[in-house]
Amino acid sequence: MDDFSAVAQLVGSLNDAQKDAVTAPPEHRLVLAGAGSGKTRVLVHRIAWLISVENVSPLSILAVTFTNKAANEMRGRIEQLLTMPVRQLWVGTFHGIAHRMLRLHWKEAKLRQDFAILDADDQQRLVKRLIKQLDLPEDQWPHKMVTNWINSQKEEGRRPDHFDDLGDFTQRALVRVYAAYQQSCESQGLVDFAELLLRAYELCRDSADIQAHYRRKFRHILVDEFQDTNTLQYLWLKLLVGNAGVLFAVGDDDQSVYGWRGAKVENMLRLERDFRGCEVVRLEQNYRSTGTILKAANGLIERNNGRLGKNLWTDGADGAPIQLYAAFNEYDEAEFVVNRIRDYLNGPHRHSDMAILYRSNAQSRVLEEMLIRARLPYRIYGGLRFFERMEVKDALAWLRLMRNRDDDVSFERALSTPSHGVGATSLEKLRVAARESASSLWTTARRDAAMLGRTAGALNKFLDKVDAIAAQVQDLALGKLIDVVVANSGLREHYQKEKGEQAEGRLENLDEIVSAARGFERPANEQEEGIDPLSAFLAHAALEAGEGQAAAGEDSVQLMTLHAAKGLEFPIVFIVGLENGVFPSMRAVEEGNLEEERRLCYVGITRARQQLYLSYAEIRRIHGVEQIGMPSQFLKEIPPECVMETRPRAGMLRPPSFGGAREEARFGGGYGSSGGYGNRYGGGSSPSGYSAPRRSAALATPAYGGFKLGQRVTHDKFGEGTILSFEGEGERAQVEIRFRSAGVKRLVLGMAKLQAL
DNA sequence: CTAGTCGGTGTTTTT
DNA sequence: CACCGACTAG
Repeated sequence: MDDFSAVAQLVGSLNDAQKDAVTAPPEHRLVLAGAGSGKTRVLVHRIAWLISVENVSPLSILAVTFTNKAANEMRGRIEQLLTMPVRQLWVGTFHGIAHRMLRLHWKEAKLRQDFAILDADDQQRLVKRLIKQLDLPEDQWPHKMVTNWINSQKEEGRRPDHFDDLGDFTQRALVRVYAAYQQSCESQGLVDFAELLLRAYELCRDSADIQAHYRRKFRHILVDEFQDTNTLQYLWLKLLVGNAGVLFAVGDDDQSVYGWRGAKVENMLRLERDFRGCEVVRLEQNYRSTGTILKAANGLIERNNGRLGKNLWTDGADGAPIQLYAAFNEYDEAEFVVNRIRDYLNGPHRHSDMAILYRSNAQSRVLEEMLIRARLPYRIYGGLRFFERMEVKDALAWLRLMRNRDDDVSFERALSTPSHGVGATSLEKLRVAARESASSLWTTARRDAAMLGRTAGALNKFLDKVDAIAAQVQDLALGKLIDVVVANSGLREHYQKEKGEQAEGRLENLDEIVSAARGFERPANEQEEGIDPLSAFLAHAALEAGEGQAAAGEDSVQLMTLHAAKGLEFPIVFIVGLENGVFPSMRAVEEGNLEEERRLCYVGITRARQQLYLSYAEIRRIHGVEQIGMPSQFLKEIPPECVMETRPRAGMLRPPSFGGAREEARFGGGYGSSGGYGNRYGGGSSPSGYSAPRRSAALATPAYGGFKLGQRVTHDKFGEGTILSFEGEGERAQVEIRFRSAGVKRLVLGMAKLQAL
């Protein structure tokens, strides 16, 4: 292919701004890419451009992302564009790249060759044990918090010895735990996620040779989702780019929603200062959403301060207005969503065209319940992933022990599952002895088993078992190896004995590890770099924990948190739970962290291609307590002309009108609620300009026979159902109920003989 | 050492 | 409400 057609092909389909970014001369660039503006496209085309037009060798390109998914997608699209595999190209996650460097230079990084990766869960266990060991009261030093603290120190590049002795008591204690933790990791050959990055950074910083090597090698470094980089990642990039490298960063400050775990949006601003000649390219044309949706998103995000500034536009149609539904409670809300989904399924839409987004995972339960009831297939993102499941982690611990007996974390796990007759007391004795002799549990056990008296026999049996399996397994291929370990460790038997519904799944998962291992193709570079298959597989398990929830190819409605939705898009999007205290979350409101929440809302809105639904519930059960919610302040920040309040039962639309007018609309039409809470609405408008759903004294009490909207009831003939609405008054009052099996029925309240559930 | 109960707690999550 | 961890009884 000659240059000319290559150029034409690469650039032909891009808009001007995209073209600018893709064909930029070899200088630093910050691409401010709004949602749906073709960010990945630009990144991929830029790499293809460098290779095919600028004749840059794929060897000199490093492309970094945050998730494996993004990395895989990027590699795939580059290869598609160039119509050839580009194996020499380094594409990966920050952690993946750091890991690769550490494997290559384990000696220089002062690691042992067989170091293993400690996942978040194992890390917490270890920290917890150390807190106990240091005699810190566990209730004052929650291991979760301490672990977070340690990780954030690492993310700022701080080691235990970087702390002056000046700190207060609290800090001194934290540093002590940090130091003990670090030492423990070192002696066990364990590296946690943050450590991967910090080690790789220190490696590049402190070894002149390695630094020179990578600076010479990577002439072009490209970074995706730059707004999510933390301090350490930024420093590492800066170090690698050096004086001669070229940085191409793509990101969107308005989509920075990971500040709470160390991401620094400020890195985008620093970029212009720290990287000389860094120009900014803005991608503002959106190819995803309707004009209305973009207008809503723009209007909302404008309220944030200190933005780099950007305004999304489209030359597509305005599309339908956003629909807002004010639900009575979370069940009513879920029912609304389910009904809309049903409507769409009658049209040209598939289940997977629709996504339900919420702020916190707990909100999924009611939605699931309603989806099940409606027999709609759905899929929840998030939750435990394959390699994080208990039985899978048990097996991994056994595998790790095969390679490294000094891995205490795995030792403890293997010793206790399946149980070997060595209990907490003996284990504790072992720990103490190990600490005193500064050796691993394994070594201590081999040496001092006798001190345990009666338990010594059981312990020795375990130790011999481990050695025997290791010997037996030595020359086996990965799949067979794992199969034998799972069988001979007694794990399979252990889970066979387990009863209950989950047991079957656990056994399946154990088998699944074996097939995962059989299908595990070692990445080409690792074969070259001489990593044994088991190590490669274990690293893979830690770095890429697998899909959350069943992948189940079935066409299904998508449920996920707003965070998990970042980077995705759907024709139809529901954002539920738009109440102050839910979204924005309570914590955010208290701490005044509203800007990040607003960005999260912006992310949610911009996921929608054609239709967006927003909803909130007036009453919601939170932690088992019914709470009265106020509409989210974000709702009033969205330009009102983009939104219609929808009353599905009456099939009419009206503009949203919070406060007084709304009261008319809502409660004048015959809705009401027997409440015990009517009088609590008493006051005037809230400071935000909303008023909670006030109702006049007259309307506050007309109990419809003591029934509430959304309430679950039973009927003699129709069975169980949910109250959807009331109409009329007194004797002739009618009630609309959705019955589980009989569908929606309209009944005269006085005649129906309903029973509350 | 397991099973069962009590009490405390309760965003967002990738690697 | 629902989960998890700690503690107690067998």
